[in-house]
Amino acid sequence: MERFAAVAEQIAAHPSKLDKIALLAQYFRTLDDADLLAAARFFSGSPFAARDRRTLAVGGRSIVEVARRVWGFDDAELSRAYRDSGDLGAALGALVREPRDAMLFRDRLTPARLDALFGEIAAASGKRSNRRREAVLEEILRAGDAPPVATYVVKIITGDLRVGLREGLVLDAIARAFDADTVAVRRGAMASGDVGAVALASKHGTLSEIRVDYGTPIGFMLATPVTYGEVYKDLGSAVWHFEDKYDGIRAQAHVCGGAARLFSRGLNDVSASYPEVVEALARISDDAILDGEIVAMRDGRVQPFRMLQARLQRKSVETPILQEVPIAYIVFDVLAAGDELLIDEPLAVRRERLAELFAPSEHVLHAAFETQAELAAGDVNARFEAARARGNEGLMLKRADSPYAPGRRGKWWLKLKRELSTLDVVVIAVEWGNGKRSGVLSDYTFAVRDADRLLTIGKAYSGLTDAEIAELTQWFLDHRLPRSRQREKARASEIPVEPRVVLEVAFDVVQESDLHESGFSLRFPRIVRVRDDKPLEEIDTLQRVREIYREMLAREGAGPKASGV
DNA sequence: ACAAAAGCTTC
DNA sequence: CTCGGAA
DNA sequence: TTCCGAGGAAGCTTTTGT
Repeated sequence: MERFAAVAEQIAAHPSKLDKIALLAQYFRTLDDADLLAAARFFSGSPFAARDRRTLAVGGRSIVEVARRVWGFDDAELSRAYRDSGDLGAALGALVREPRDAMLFRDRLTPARLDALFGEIAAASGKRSNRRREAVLEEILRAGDAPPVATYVVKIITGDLRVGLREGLVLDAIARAFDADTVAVRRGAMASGDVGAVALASKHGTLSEIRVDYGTPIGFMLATPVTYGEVYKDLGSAVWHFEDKYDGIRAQAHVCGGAARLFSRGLNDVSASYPEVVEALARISDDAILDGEIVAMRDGRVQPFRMLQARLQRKSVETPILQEVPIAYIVFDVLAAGDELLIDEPLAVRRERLAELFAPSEHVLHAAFETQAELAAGDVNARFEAARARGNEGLMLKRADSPYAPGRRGKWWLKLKRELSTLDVVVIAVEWGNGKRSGVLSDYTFAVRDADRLLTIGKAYSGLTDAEIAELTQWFLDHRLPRSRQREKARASEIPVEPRVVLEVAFDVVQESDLHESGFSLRFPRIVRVRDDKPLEEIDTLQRVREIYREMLAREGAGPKASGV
């Protein structure tokens, strides 16, 4: 792992993507098969292949505990190091001294060896499994005792290398290293769900054309977000498909030989959480790979996403949940039928194939769609409003000639959304950021007003530019409040500040929640702008939040049934 | 036996 | 999921 | 245009602590 760490440092030091790819390609060329397999996975920011259900179940807590045991840091030392870098791996690396003794009998820690040890950690379960996991982790940290190695081992465990390179560039580096076709490498990665396997196949020239492989999920095609009301460019030049944007869980179905599996966007097999859908899919007579959205649906109406939370991650579904959270799988694409791969066919053709494939039933439906050429902005907006009136999140626009580009987010597919509303709130506490935001106060807890009290309702991080964050950091440092002013539910790292900075915060949904004092929380909060012009007295009130919440409930309950599905 | 804590995964 | 920044 | 990095809220599962 010494060389892995050294290469990672170099990659981090070179901002140019091309340089990063070149450095990584060169490193890949020097590795034997076992190390290549592991290193390619590690560089894409994960200890295991994407389609590997194993997890380490080791987080910051355990790492700190073990690191303390191995190197004996005290808390103050550690938190200072963490403050400097905002990265646990970097913080530990900074504290580790070069080993004094040669450690002659130490096992050399190679990527392949680390991979094997990760396997041991993942395999631990049952009583005292934490102890077992920590023991293996200790072995790893003792073996990788040199500062940069400790840093990168921990970064791999926490799932974030933060060297400005991830799976996308790793695939480019693989292509470069072994003189393989970039498109073939990308497709290989989609087909196998394992960057390591693709690296090996590229090296040995066994990278095969993607083919229909039931049971192995294909990467999902993604859509580019577009904000409602914007100037819509380039719409006139093509024929477009419109579909409602359903607020549920994206899922890929593999129907084969009278059985079916469902895979999530993260390529996990989630069949166990949606048994009635799997059962219905299994009754489809032809083999096929389908793409669609699992939604909570009652009486033909799509229910809000929060209903699905009870299904998410659930390993077994008993009768009460089946009834409390009725679901349906709304299918909008077909990637393969029988032995025929359809991803290069235009959407219009895939849609025809889909229509012939099965008749809709209670739990498996066809997504309704309409087609139009020579669009004007007014058409788009009208269709968006209609989708909203049907109780759906927004509108999907897909070019009729679009192929299914696995794992890509391009201009073929657009998703049109609009935030529910915005609130003017005041920042009452801040926190230091992590990673590249480690030097700034980038994390803002904000509140609404209720009479003379300020009640927290959420936290926001994104939406401000680096310059704005830097400016606010200085202001917050100058207007800190004593620790005694910390709110009751505050995390230890929260720094209370004078409630003077007013933000306009946009969000998608307000929901009831115990997390914050207001009794509400926001979905996808983001900062629209700093309201220098607004005094504290004019921020939004809890009353206003309640109104928005009531309006939202009314919208959910009313409206016509979801049409066409 | 129950609650809390940590980790994971979805949006 | 969101956003801004960089190449 | 594409990719990366940083961070939010919720609920499930497993393990540990009381």
